[in-house]
Amino acid sequence: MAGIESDDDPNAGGSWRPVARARTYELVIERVEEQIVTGQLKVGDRLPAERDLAQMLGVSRGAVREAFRALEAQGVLRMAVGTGPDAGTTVAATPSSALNRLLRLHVALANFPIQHVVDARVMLERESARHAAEKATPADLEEMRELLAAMDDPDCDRERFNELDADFHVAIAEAGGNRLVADMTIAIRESMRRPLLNAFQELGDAWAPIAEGLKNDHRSICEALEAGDSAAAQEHVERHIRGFYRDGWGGCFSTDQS
Amino acid sequence: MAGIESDDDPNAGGSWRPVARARTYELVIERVEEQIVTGQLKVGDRLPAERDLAQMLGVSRGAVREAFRALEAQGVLRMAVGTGPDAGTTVAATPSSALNRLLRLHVALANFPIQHVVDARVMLERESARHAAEKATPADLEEMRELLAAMDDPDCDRERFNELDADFHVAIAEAGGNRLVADMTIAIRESMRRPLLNAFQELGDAWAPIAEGLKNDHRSICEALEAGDSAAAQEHVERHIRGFYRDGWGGCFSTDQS
DNA sequence: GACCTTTATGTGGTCGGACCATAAGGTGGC
DNA sequence: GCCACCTTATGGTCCGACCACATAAAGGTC
Repeated sequence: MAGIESDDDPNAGGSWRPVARARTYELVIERVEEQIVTGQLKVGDRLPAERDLAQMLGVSRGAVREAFRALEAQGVLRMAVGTGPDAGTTVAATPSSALNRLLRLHVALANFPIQHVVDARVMLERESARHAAEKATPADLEEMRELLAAMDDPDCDRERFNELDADFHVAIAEAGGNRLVADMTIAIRESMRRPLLNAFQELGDAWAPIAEGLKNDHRSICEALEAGDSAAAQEHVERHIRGFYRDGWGGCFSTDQS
Repeated sequence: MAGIESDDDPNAGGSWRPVARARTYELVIERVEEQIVTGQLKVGDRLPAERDLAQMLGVSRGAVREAFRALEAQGVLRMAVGTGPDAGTTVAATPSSALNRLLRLHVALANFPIQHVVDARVMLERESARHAAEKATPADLEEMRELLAAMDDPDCDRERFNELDADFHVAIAEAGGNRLVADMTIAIRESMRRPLLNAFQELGDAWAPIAEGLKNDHRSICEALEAGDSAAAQEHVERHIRGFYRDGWGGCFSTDQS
């Protein structure tokens, strides 16, 4: 710390920001974002062709492509070949997949202690359950019941169980009606898909009773949602999530994080 | 709807997946993510040079660059020129800025109804306040008090107020200690920075009393945190956020969403 | 020998060009 | 009228070249 000024820096004392050299592709991104936030570009609108935009902005086509790639990876743009009305580069709106990828990678990078992830998940799913108890439609509840039934299938192995479990929680989140909360819930649950499956596999013979416990939790949650009992739904969700991390998780996550 | 099978489609009845042509840069991304999630690449590790990796994977340098760009834009990679230990392309860990950009754009694209964003913000900041009330350090509280004092400065215009307000909420989130929740809080608050500033500006003469109200809210929150009163802190935070959207927001967000 | 200057090397940053694959629309022959 | 073919416009990919930058190594100066 503070070692920056220890040598004979002619700028000693004046802490100048390193100016952050702007790469051209970032400038291109700025122009595109500018058009979007000012409303000149709306969802579905088409951008100029790469070659044309490159000439318009006075940069190379490669710079435009890199900018487009970055925005496409964030779900802002959608690129397609051809000459039809759906071809070319258009403004898309798929935040879910982008959020998903983003959170999944960062959780994988172990930037977040597992306890923080669990706390965040509890927070999100409590909120979803609260809303779901108030506004879940019969169709939502029916979907949940089908997922529960599928989990009861004797042919349901651990991998399939993991998928169905994820789907069940996603169904609750989507029944809650808040798109943003649901997306965050999905992203976090998806980010734990692989670690959870590993944990399931390592349980060995202890799997059967654990699975029964999880399914009972699910039934309790489902019943609370059907009854519109928001408080009970929230409590069951929290106990469900925390319970597994306490009982079944064991040392599967031996990361020494807090 | 259902008109897909109305014409004489030879594949009628067989719903084939559209195959989803994989772009080369996506394959490169997969390889990189693979290395990350399997732990072969950790934060700070260095990737091969673009030219080398291109040859290793049998693709062009451009494809590698596009993949790197996408990952850089998501905060997964960090690219720097030179030959030193900090140069080259390394695995970074800056989810905040990436989440930030992502949510800001998508809120701008109006993909999320404003009510959903507010609900999500309330949820996140209640959680942060709950933890902050329990574990905020004297340094955390001191920082908040300084921000409050800066907001009381008569020279503090609306833009500066907006910044300080954002910083105050970020300070609470970080005092809560949950990195993931804090990052999501920051991202959402930042995503509303510009719209909020617009709202402030459009208030006209009504600004002064509104600002006073907001500052009173802040003081109440701060006092609850100092007292370690988690329940009160949560309530004040929720009233603070919802209050402004109800009273001060007015028709600034005339999007007809919900 | 210690210190500064110069050069070499390796990195990402940028550019231009070329060609391919795809998907529509137009054109002609039958 | 209908089908095959060509034209056109787009993104997808690759190659090669050069630039800007930052460190590391070599050399020269005192």
